[in-house]
Amino acid sequence: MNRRTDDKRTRILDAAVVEIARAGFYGTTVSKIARRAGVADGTIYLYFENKEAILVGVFDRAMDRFIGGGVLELGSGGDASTLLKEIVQLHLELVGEDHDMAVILQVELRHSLHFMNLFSRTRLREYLEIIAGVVVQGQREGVFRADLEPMFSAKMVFGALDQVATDWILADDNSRLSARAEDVFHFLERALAAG
Amino acid sequence: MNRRTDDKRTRILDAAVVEIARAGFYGTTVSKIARRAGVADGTIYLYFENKEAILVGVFDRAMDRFIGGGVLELGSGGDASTLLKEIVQLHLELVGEDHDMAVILQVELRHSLHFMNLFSRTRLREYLEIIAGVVVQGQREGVFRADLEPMFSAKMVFGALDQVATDWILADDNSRLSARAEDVFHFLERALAAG
DNA sequence: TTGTAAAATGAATCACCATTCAGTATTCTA
DNA sequence: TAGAATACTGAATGGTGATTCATTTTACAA
Repeated sequence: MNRRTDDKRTRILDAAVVEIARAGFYGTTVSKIARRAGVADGTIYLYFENKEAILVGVFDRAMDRFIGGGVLELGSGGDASTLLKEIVQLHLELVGEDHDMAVILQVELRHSLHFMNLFSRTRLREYLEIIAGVVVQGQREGVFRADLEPMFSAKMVFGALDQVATDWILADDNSRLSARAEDVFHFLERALAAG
Repeated sequence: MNRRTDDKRTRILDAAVVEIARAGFYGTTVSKIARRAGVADGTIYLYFENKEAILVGVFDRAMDRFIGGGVLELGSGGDASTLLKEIVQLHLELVGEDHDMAVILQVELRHSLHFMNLFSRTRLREYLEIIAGVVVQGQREGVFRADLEPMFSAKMVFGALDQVATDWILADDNSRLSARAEDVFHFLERALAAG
């Protein structure tokens, strides 16, 4: 795969994000994606096996950025509470960065059990494990309650972030999603804190 | 609308729940719903304007049960903490009662911005306001922190419940969703509690 | 420059399925 | 019980859009 084809694949994915965010996966035709990407309909099939594979491609690329960024950031090695704050901040920044992408993450990826399973068994699990790791660290440090199951706590954290992100999309005002990070963090910290 | 037609409408909705839970909204044909309901394809259109209206019907019926049950229960007038516990318990019991219906609530209703908007502007808002009311009550009673925005808190509560419900569906073991109520309540209570 | 391979094109195919409606069956009324 | 009104039926219609592939264009090596 040389530079030219890479570029074309990227353009198709970019076009798909815009179209799917606007009309939904089923409301989007392969033709429309092709037109926006500036390629012929048939060209799509040189890069993706079928329409669904485009959505998978969009999703994988997003999660790579997401988890890549997250893990890197967390390498900094602060205390658990600070790490939690960073996760919350980073999550809301990344999702809030691109409204179209946010629509896809919060809405379109959830349109079938099939896709949800794909999501939850692979990349979401990875992400939850990173959060659970922070909870474990906090419990060792004595700043987080020891009586909470780390994976359960991680899911509660994700649930809060997910809810706030979905709410932001539906509100559709011009607020910044990351502006809500402070509130979410305080809520979660209180729930997790020892003592 | 007499008894006979009411019954038929119910059968169509019941059939739709099963089919849509299995194959998703777009993977389900009107014919399949008709066959399971034991009616002709055309009969569907005597009761519903189009395919999407069936999904709206499924959704409305579910939310009626949901909110009906919830508001009734909460009339009991306990303290805010008890009410919160009841909401958590009731939510997870109702969602966990029927796996097919749960799939529709947690997955199928979220497959388009259009639907999400419909949901969030109407029935979800109603539900969030009930929860927010409990938070306000708790703040007046002095058992919940006064520095949390009630509507924000309500969304956090819903986010936790929603996450646990989705997780339960995807896990697909034979556990009971309501078995998780205790953990969720403790997490949320800790986050909301004063002091 | 020429021949070959790789990439791209887009019109045609074809399966699919929501919706309709002319005909049939059932229920109601007097 | 006859006739009208209402409910139901399911085969036919028509639009749609994912996918294919014969043809054309572009890239590259000799």
